[in-house]
Amino acid sequence: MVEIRLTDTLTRGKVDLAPIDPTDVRMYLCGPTVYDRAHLGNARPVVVFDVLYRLLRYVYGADHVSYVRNFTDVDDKINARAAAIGRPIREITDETIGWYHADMDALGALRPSLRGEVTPAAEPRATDYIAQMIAMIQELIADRHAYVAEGHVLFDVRSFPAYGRLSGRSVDDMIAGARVEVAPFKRDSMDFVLWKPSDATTPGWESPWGRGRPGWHIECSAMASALLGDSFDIHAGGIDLQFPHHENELAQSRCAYPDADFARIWLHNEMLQVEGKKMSKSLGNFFTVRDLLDQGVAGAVIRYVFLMTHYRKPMDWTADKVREGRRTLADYAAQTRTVAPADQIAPGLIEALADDLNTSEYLRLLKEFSKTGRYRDLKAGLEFIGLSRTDTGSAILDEPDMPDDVRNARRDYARVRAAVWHDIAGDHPPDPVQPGDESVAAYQAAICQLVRDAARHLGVQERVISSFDTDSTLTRQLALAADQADIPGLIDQRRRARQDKDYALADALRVKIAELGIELRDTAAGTVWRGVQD
RNA sequence: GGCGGGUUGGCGGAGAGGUUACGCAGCGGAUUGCAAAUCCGUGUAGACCGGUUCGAUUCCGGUACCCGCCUCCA
Repeated sequence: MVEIRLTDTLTRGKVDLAPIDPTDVRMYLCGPTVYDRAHLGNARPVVVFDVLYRLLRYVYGADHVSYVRNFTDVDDKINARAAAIGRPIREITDETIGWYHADMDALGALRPSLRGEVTPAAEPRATDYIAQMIAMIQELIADRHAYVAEGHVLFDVRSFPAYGRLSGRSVDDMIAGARVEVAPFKRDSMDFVLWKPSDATTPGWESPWGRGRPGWHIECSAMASALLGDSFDIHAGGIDLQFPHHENELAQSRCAYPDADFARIWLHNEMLQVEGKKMSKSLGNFFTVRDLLDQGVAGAVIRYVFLMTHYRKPMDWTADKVREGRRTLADYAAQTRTVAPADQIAPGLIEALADDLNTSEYLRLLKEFSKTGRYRDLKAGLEFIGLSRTDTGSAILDEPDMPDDVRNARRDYARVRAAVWHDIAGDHPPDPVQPGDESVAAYQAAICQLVRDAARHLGVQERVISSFDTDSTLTRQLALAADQADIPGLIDQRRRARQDKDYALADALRVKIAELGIELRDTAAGTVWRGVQD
C-alpha cells in the first residue's frame, strides 16, 4: 500500500494519511458560489485536488473514494446579481452550474463521486440542505454554542476554546487588529452569523427563528456531515478560505458533534498570480477559464501550467509558461499517438504524488520518459494525471451539456482541424461558430470552409475548391486536394533528385513544397510531411 | 496594525545540512548533402544582514520587496 503524506494546515506539518475507513476514503472541497463564470484562481484548487482525488482512487480503488464538492447557491452576491439583471435566482444558479461543469471538464477535472458513483448528490446544492443546517443550528443553540439576537443566530466563538487554531490566530489578537464595525447585537465582535432574517424580496426559509437564510459557513458544515459523516478524512480548499470560512466550519462542526473530528486533515493551496501581480479587475488582468479556452489555450495546457508549481506555493500565470506547456504537450502527443499506454503506472510517478502531491517531480519524470523513449510509460503517466489527449486533440474541450449531434459535429470539426490545418497540441483557431448559434449545420459549414482553406493552401485549383460542399465526405475532398497538389509526386521527384545527387533540384523542390505549406523531414523511415502553420 | 506564504542561475522550478536537481533557452561539438530531428558537452543560482555549525541555498533571528487573509471580487 502506498503511503500518502500530506501537509496538514491544522498541525502545520506533514502527516501520513490514515483513512478512517479505507473502503470509503472521504474528501470535501469547498465549491463555487454560483453567480458568474469561474475565474482562473477558482480553478487552481479544483485541478490540484483533482490530482489528489485521482491518487486516492488509484491507491484505495475508485469505489472506495468519496469526493464531495458543493455549490453555494444561496448567497447575497447571487441575490444582488439577480436583482441587477432582473432574472430569477434559480435560472442564474442553474446556468452558472452548467458553465462550471463545462469549464472544469475542459481542465480534465473528474466529477466528484460518492464511493465511485458520479452522482449529483456528490455536488450538493446548499438550498437542498436547509433542513440539515437548521437542525445543526438548533443543536448548537441547545449546547450554548450559539445564541439568538434580533432575528439572527450567532455562533459564540468564546464557547470554543480552540477557535483560531486552524488559521493561527487568537481571538484577542483579531479583536485588537479589527477594523470592522461590529454589529451591536453580537456578544463578541468575532461571533459570526449562522442564520439571518430575510425580507420579502430575499430568498428565505421558515425556521424556528422566523423566515431567513443560512450564513455561508454553516452550509459547508451541514453538507459535509450529511454526505461524508461527522468525521471524514480530508477537507481541502484555497488558503484564502482558511479564515474565516474554514475556521468557522471547524468550530461549528466540532461543537455540534463533540465526539467527532470533522476533518482529520486540512489542505490548502496557495494563491494564483498573473504576471507577478494579484489578479484583479482593476489591474485589468482578470480573466475566466472560459476566456482562456476561447483564446485557444487548451484545457490541458492550463492544467499543465497549474501542475508545474507545487500546490502550496504561490503560482504565477505567465505567457511563457503557456508556451512551454503547449510545446511540451505537443511533443508528448506526437510521441504517444501510436503507442498503447503501459499496463502499470511507473512507480516513481505514484511516489512523487504520494509525497505531498509533488506534481513538479511528476512532470520531470514524464520529461525523462519522453527523452529516453519510454513512450508507453509516458502515455500512462499523461493519462493518469489527466493530461492525455485523444487523437482529435481537443476532446478535452468538448462541452458535455450540448446535444449529442451538435457535440459530434463539433468533434468532427476539431478532428478535421487537427488533420488538415496543423498538428500542434493545444493550438486551435478561435471557434468559428458563435456560442448560442451552435448547430450541426453551422459546424458542417465551418468544416467545409476549413477544407477549402487547406486545399487552397496546397495549391489546389479554385475550380476544384468551389466544388467542395458540406455533403461531400472529408476523405474525398482531401484526396482530391492531395491529388491536385500532388505532394507525393513532388516528394518522389525530390527523392530521385537526391539519389542522383542533384541537390540543387532537391532543394528547389523542398522550397516549392514549402510554398504549399508543407514541411518535409527526412527520417530513417523515409521522407514525411506535415502541414505547418503560417 | 495583526496573522500567514513567497523570494533559487536568462526563464520555469524541486529536493536535500556537505555530493550535477531537472526542464526550456543560450553556447560549443557530433551526426545529417542541406534543413529538421537526434545525441554529447556546457551554468562557481540561492533577495539582503547576522547567528548556529567543521560546513547552510537548506536551521535560527532580523531587514527589504511581492502576495494573501483579517473588509463574504478565491
